[in-house]
Amino acid sequence: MSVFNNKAPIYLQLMDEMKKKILAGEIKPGEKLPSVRDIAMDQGVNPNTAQKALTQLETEGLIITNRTSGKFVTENAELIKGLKDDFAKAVVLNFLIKMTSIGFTDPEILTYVEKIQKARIINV
Amino acid sequence: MSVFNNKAPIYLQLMDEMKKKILAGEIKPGEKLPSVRDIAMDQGVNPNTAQKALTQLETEGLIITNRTSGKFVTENAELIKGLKDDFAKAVVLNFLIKMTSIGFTDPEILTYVEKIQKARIINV
DNA sequence: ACTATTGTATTAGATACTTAATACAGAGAT
DNA sequence: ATCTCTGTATTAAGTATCTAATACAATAGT
Repeated sequence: MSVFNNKAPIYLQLMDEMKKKILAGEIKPGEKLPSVRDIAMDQGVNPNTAQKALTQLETEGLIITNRTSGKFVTENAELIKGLKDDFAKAVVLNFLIKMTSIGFTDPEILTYVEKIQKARIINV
Repeated sequence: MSVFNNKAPIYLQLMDEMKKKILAGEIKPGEKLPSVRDIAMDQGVNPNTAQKALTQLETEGLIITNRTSGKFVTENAELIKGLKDDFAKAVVLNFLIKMTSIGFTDPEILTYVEKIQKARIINV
């Protein structure tokens, strides 16, 4: 069973997955990525789809391509840190907007987050 | 300029917008919705697309259709409250998973939310 | 030199989404 | 009765996405 849903293009979802792995440090600066074909196999998608995702990441500067030896995570740790911060800011802002739009106040949101964090610990 | 992006089907985005309005109480229980054609006009989408969104909402029980007089928000306030809670839980959980997956700890997340809440007040 | 592996490009076809243009059926207003 | 508004259904066409099947170029390893 695939991790992808049908609510957004797969290449965007895959791009997001890869991006998160890099930002989280799961794949380190300078580290070599699996080949386009391998990633496609692992994820159960077409190589073209995988390449499309990787091309997008390269546009953001997260990935460097060496024409014949493969693709690598940028060695620019500062850039990664910056993008991680940007990403987090966007995620938080988007979250706040969503919650506010269905009628929650700032303090309520905060309480809600704490409550679910605590519940999550139990459920893990 | 439309409020919709190209990262997901418009009917899903419109569905989400309508849903949020109902959950937020912006459109009240029992209140009549604009006609399919009017909604489509307002949102700048095709009537078929609007109808597709509304059909989905009816499946969830948020909307009741009277064949010739129009569509109405359910009068079941309890149901709305329940769905609002479900929606909020899903949003929070999804948010926490996202932040955790890029390497933030629970306390860090909380601090981040507070920080951006404060910043938002200034920016509004 | 040869082979395997790398990224990249091309072409074709299937499906989903969206728009467009109509048409039909039922109820209310006049 | 007629008109208008409501939801609903149908058909066609255009676009984006995804898969599939290849092919090519360049390099690393042997």
